[in-house]
Amino acid sequence: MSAPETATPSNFIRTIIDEDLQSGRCDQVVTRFPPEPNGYLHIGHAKSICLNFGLAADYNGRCHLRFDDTNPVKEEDEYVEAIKEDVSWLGFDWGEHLYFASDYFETLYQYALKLIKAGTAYVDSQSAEEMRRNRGTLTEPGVESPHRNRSIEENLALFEQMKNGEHPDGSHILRAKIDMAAPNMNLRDPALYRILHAHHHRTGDTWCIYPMYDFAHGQEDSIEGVTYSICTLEFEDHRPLYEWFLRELEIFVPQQIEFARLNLSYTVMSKRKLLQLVTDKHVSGWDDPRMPTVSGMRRRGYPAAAIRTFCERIGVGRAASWIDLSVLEDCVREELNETACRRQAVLNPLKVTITNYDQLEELDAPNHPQRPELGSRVLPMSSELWIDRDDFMENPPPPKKYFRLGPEREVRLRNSYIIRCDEFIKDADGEIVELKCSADLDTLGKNPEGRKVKGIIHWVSAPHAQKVQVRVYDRLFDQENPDKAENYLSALNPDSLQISEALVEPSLIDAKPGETFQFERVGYFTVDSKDATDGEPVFNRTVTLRDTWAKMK
RNA sequence: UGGGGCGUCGCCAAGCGGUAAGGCACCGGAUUUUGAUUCCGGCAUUCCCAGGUUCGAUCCCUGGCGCCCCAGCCA
Repeated sequence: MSAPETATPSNFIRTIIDEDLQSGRCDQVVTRFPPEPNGYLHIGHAKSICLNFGLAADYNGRCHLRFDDTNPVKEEDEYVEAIKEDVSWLGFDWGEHLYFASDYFETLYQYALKLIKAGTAYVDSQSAEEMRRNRGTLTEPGVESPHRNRSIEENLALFEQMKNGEHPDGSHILRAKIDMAAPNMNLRDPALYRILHAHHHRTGDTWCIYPMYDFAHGQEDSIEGVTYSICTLEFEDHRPLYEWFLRELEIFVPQQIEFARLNLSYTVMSKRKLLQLVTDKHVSGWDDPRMPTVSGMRRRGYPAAAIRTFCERIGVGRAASWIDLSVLEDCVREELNETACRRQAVLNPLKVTITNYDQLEELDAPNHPQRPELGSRVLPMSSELWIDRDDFMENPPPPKKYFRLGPEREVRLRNSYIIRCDEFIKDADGEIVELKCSADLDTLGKNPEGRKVKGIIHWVSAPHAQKVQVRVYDRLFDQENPDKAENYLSALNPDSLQISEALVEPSLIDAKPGETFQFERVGYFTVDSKDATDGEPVFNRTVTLRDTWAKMK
């Protein structure tokens, strides 16, 4: 009845696929997510993953996970493993379709031979500097290489020698013979193979020539039967080249479709910059909870489902877009509100003594106010409590606007009694150190008659409280677009991490790594998966609760 | 003043010639033992601008303007 309509919003790529399927131009959907294993995946990659795997799932096709490992000097196995873990965690399964560009090295080599024999590729022996100079500029055509018309035999021989390691790095390069005057710079005799005496993470020292992206990517797609090769906008100018190679090689030509990459406010998305944040120790690692990486978000406590919702919500288009961080945070709250159990924790304690109460009680507190099926836990109550300093004001604003504790004011202790502040004690510096309150013992589980108490505050019984470390995270950058700063590092938020101690209700001491709770009235907190030990959880603040009171102030 | 793209609410984004979906944000108000959640309501007479075609244009044409990408032996 209630059609589980995957309210997947339409987008231009779906439109293209629908048309192709209907016209018969294409009869199946095969996509691929092709990361280079030179860093960890970030939220921008998540967008691509959700798009590619999502399309394959919706159209009953398949999506490959293919590592584009054509540059041995930057790639590592550590990244391969991390990427696989992230894709799985996001909820996607590549099944049998795990591939590596390096598996195609021999085939790619044969393809290069084919072009040389056809006279459309040649070995150039200019230096990188000369090549750069002869490429021309955006407005002037390039100059043809003096080696451009070497004979096929000579090219074959030289390329063979390159492959055999007889020439040093940079001494020769295989180029396509297209058009040095092409207005599209990518067509000015692009490089196909460079000499690199480097150890490859998978092929070891088997090769000392490696294909360039342009000569590898399309062929990989073609070999795998990919029907839609979805990539970001900056590859648009490469499409003519992508198709040129496949046509020259007379192999299947997949359709390349470009979409706008994700930009998120208050963060950077370039792998180079993320790597620098890690190597320069501005963060603790790729999985630092402040990082926009999939592993960082996981450690921070963002649920995979929230990230998927986010990727769906932001849509897919071709216009450069800048998504506000609040969209992501809203997705996280939406998911966590539904799933996280409620607990009480005090981050900034102020002592409260209840003068007319001298017992120890075990109160029952529900785990989730809207979901009774989630059960309840025991919440110990005594006459000595900790409450949050923010919940008391010596000189509160007019009663209409403020309903927390203050002199002579009443407030509900969440899941417990209503108390009234009779006096407050200050130390020598004038700082408030303790409140003396009296409880209305007839208000447990019911409201008093004749008056209504609007304020509700959270608390923890002092003798039962457990001390835990809390890491309060804020945005890593305090400028909306760090890339606009002179140097993005100068936009780093000096207060992005504040470590403090919190006093929490006893049930929290057994929290397991990765478990998320809502500390009522404060925010969602997730047990760190690296630094927590048994009986000593460390809580990462995942995201705050919406706070309309903060806005009023 | 080479080529390739893009321009619909503060931020995303549907719409594909028939008279502007939705989300986030924001602003009201209701319910509430989380100032949370939930719930109601508000939020583009207008689609970068100017002409044109048409009974009718955000959607078609022409001309402007603005923004993004490309000169790695990176991907």
